[in-house]
Amino acid sequence: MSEVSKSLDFIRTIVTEDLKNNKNNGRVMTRFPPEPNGYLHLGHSKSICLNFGIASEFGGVCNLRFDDTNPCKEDIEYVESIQEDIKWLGFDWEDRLYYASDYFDQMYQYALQLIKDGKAYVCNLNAEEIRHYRGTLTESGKESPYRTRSIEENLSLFERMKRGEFEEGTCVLRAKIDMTSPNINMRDPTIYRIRKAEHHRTGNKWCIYPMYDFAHCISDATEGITHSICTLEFEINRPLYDWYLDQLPVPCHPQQIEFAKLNFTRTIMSKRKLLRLVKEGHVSGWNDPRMPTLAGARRRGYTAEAIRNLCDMVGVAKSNSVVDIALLEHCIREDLNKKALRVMAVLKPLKVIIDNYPENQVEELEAVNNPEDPNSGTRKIPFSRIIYIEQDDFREDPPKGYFRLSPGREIRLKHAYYIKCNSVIKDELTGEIKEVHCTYDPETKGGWSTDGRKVKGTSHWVSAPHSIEAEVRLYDYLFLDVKAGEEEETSDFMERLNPNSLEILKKCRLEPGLKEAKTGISYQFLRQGYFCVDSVDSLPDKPVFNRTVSLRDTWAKIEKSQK
RNA sequence: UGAGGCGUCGCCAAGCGGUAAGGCACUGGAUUUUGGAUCCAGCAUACGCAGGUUCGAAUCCUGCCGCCUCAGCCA
Repeated sequence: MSEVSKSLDFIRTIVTEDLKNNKNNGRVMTRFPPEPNGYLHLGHSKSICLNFGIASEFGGVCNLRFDDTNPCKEDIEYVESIQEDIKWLGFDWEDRLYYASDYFDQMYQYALQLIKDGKAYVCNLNAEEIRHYRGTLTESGKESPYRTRSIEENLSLFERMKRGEFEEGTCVLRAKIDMTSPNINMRDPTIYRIRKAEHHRTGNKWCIYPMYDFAHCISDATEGITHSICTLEFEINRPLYDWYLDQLPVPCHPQQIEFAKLNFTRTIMSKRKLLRLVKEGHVSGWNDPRMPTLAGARRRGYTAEAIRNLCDMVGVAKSNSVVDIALLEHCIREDLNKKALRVMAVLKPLKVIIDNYPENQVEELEAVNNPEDPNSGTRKIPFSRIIYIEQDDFREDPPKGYFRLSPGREIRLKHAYYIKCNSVIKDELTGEIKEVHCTYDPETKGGWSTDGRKVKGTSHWVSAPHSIEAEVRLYDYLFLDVKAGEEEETSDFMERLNPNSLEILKKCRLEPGLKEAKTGISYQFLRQGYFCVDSVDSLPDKPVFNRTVSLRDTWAKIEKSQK
């Protein structure tokens, strides 16, 4: 944080206040409670940064707790990926790794307590009947005929539920609250349901599983959480959170605080929808670089620091918000600009022959590794008579404002020489430009001229015989832009899938040093963008690079506006 | 026609009765061996709307309007 005093968000204001009043004896404990039913995504990073961030800022700790109360949806694959992602983001739960299932025995005891106190009952209405009895948003519900069972009968029935004597769906344990409550969550919510499924941690020990509202508040209280931070949609559940804790002899009563989750334009964050993209094969997996998952972001080359900074910049509030994806990209560029090694790579090669350069001569030219980082040093790159430049860097018939290479014009080759185009050789049949012939000025070695001559354009290049071949994958948004006024809900989100979200370039030519490129390191392909070695598909003799994000491209913008 | 939230620039978001921070985006210009980066400038007489209180209101009061969440034996 800078010296400019940043005002506290509303949650940090609450924590500050609580500390001042010595609430919780000055203790701060938060938790990040993912359900292991999918991979973590950018949206979760806001919650992770918030919970771990607040804990560390206020001298507290943050627990990691898997909310694993539904054995039908959860999987060990997810508990592993979630831990990996949180560590990668830069946070540490130390030895405080918990599972809601750790507390199943305790929860069962609390359920018994509610029954004994006449505050819970076993209900034999089926799901449809329960829905019917619950009433609607505007009509109050009516009481279940099983609501008045005796404590003894409830105890016995609940015991038999636990022993597996009843089939799934035949009965549930319900809290006895108020069927006329204007808050539907308070109309005798379900506490336990029967699920004869194997749980990834408790195996077959249980065939009854607690519902979220019951399990979550008890887990929080058991761990001694002080501030239970969750997203806006749980606001309506807060009275129930408080009700359970008020009825039970729990060690403490955490405060639930809700904030608006993070959404981005042109992406989806719903785990259900992301799962569908994976299952239907629209992406290569949860870690496809186009996915908003942390695994995908990491593979694409996004850095943890950039994501943390983004979370800091978007702030924390209660209004539903959709952040412009451009802000994410800004944060990535801002971070990578400081860190990335500059290299030259020609993505769509165009052969250039420098006619006056000696045939077998090769020069080793010096190039700076990162002008933003004086400690990054320099490297040598080979230069020879035949080079490749970007197809985009040559126009036979240049438009207004174009200051790259074209017949009769001179440009600078970065770190090398000025070259001037003399002629173009085209395919007689297709008219496609096959090669461009130039002459170089030996007096401009390094890219400087002593006569005050100026060139407007500077191109990147590679020496044709020295360069290595690589595959480069360019990514675009997974979803098309939502047009103004377009009803998002009326159409299936799959209809908005961008058919061109992946462009694969197979014959790219890179400067030879990139043979040594390693995963986990970001490179700036000069004038193009930030790239990294693909951690899954890249092979030593067949390198694959991912474009993390392009550089800002003012010329592309100008050109587009001219059309 | 229920309850709970939220409405400040295109997008986030400060502000908490004393006369609208900041970031992104956008637009100019400087600079530049990346049309990158950097720098400088511009960008809400205005805070959903309408009344009211006050010397003074985005901030307080009243009434409207709009959007979001809730009717899983999901979380």
